[in-house]
Amino acid sequence: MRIGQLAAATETNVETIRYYERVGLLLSPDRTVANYRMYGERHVRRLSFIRHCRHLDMSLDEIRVLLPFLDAPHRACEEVNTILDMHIGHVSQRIHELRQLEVQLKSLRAQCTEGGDAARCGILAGLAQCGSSVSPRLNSSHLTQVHKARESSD
Amino acid sequence: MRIGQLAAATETNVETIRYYERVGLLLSPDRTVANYRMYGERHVRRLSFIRHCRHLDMSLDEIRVLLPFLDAPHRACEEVNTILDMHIGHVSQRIHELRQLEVQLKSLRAQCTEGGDAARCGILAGLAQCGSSVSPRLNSSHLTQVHKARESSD
DNA sequence: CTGATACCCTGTACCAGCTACAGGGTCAAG
DNA sequence: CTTGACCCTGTAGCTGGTACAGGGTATCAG
Repeated sequence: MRIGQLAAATETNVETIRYYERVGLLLSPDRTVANYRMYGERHVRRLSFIRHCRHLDMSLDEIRVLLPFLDAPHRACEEVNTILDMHIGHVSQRIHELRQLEVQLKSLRAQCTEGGDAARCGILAGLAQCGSSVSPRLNSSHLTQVHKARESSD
Repeated sequence: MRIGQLAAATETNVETIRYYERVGLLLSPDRTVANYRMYGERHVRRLSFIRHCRHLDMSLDEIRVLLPFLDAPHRACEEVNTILDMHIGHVSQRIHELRQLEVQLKSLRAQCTEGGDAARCGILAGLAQCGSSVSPRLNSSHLTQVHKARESSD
């Protein structure tokens, strides 16, 4: 199958597939005489695996470590467990951080006495303070971003 | 004060300050004859505000909207509330997404019968499946990233 | 006055994980 | 023969910075 069909089969952007090849997640497939990439079932399986991991918010580096097990599954799965455990740890930590953040934001929001002007609004005052109740950001994980690069939403 | 002193006063990287100037968050300060940037108390206040917002994981775009209120606080603070409410919504949504993710990852992890080889490991099988229990990712927000660009943790 | 050192300047490239576009080639149908 | 859908490579863009290279400047010691 050609790249467009692989893209359709795995619900992946064509550009993303080429990107995965470039960064070494997908092996370079054979080419037709016209230099078109030709994929087989193995590629579908591999790309599905990658996409599934990405849906679980694993990093490409984490996936890169998991991929060899897909091809040679006779190795002990301890490393798979380790990666998964670490990833679960990252997710849990990020949830914890965001919960604290949520508390702070809500207390800030509560400082506004609706309808006044901003001079009397406690929110700006709260935000202008320097070292108030801000959490120390102990990022041992990579799960830190709150804002997204942008999902093309229309 | 010079840029290094401003950096020390606000616990901000010097390069970050210049970056904020470049993207229009900090106004260009006066320069000395040697072309050094010279900052005053207003800059300290403004940068502290920005850093505080960033610690609350607001995006630079959100902060950009808030900043005019700092200079001209006589405008109604409704817009401030709106931005804060939206940001709280983003954070809450991201927490919800990550909780679901956590559940999925843990159920995946439970599929491993410790100590076998990867062929019998349910994790890889689970990950290789295509459209299993993956959440639809209804990203109306920008709080989607799980992994961080990298915090230099030496 | 000279040299060392700490600071400052601009400009550019880099990180993740893609996306998008320019500028071209290929293939099948009408 | 032309149209349109697909494919190719290469490069630039997004966020929020960080990290250089390659230069200038300020200040102190000797």
